Amino acid sequence: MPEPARPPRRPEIRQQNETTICRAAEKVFAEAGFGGATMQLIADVAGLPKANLHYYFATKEDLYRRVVQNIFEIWLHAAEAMDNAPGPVEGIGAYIDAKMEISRRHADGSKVWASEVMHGAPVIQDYLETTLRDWTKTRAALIQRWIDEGRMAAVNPDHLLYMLWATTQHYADFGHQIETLNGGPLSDRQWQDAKASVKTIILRGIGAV
Amino acid sequence: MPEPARPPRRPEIRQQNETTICRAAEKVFAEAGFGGATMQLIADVAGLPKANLHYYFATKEDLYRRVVQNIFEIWLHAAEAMDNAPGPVEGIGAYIDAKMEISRRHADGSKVWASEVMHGAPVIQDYLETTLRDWTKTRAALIQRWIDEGRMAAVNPDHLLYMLWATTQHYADFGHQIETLNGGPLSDRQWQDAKASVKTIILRGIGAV
DNA sequence: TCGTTTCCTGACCATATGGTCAAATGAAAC
DNA sequence: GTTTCATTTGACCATATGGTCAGGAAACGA
Repeated sequence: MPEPARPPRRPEIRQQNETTICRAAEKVFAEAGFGGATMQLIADVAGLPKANLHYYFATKEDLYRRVVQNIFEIWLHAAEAMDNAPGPVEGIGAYIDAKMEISRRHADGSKVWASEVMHGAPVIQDYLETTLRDWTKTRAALIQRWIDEGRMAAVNPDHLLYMLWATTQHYADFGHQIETLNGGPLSDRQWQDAKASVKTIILRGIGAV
Repeated sequence: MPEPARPPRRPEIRQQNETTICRAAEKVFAEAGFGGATMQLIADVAGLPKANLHYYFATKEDLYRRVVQNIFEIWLHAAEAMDNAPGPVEGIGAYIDAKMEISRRHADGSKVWASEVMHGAPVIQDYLETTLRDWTKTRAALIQRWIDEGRMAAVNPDHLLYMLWATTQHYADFGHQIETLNGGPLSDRQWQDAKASVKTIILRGIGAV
């Protein structure tokens, strides 16, 4: 019989330390990749002894899995911007805004996600096959409805979704390249410009404006 | 005084072994990242003893650098599709075709490049600042000329270039995600569909058709 | 105060990894 | 045939790394 799973007696400490560790891990994983990241470095960034990390996360992979799940949650959450929109201009426009904001605010998480997928999704393959698959089907259907209603041109919904992901995440995943070409981090104004450019081209590209 | 640098006595062997090693390395680096890749695994994939790798490439980083440079060459080469085009429809259309083809034929190399940039371009920062920067400036100017000539809408050339890179490379870097959602590798027809979708949306998006 | 549970951490270990080296092999040059 | 130099490779090494553990500190409930 499994344990009754009593609630822990000091939840705040656990909560806070896990957050600290995850934040440090996200940064290190983003900079070095899973293989290049070391528990020692994560510990240093978190300002904790290495053994303390292993108290909260049994293995490096456990910690990594948590970080990936965290960003995945944020990622899915952005979809709400798209639902309940009257049409593609509002829906896709809001989705682009939301995903650009994620690229700006959670660049590290985005990189970790990208890295995970690029290496064949060793730890979140099941998420791809279940949650993400459902998510994609639902939104592709939504786009198809807009097409059927004559609110946008007849484009392949799947490829449109890939394009939305690619374009917005590029600003996080390839942020270093963009910053190098730009001669420094994008200013507020340049971020606005980026958002506007992406929205303009895509919305016009799908014949929604 | 430096050595007269006599030509090597057995160039074919060197050539061939370096190619074999690079091909294996590209695959392993793409799958595991720089930190996760091991010289032993690369050696196994190449079918050579590990010590032999170190005979041709002093360090893991040297080998990695070569792989990154290789894909960068291919990458730059694709730009020729864009130059000497009469207008944006032909130029950008051909560029998209070329980059989509690279995503399909050199998916591993593309992933290595993406990984390198994502981790802050530790070994090719100078390339970004020189070659790529010049490349980008030239093409942005080309796009600006097309805009000035009234052949396309007034979009920000830099962000358009980012969009082209992002959208096309996505099919390589996130190929695993796409395959999972697609229920298997893209067929020839689906690749055509992808190309057509990207071209249609972007060319219409920039008001070139 | 006392017992219990959670939390903390320095010291330690087994293993994997990048890299070295010396001796052997083989091919071209003379 | 001999010399010379590129190539090959098994054995080896120093180090870094993920993970363990035992013992102690701190907090909580009674």
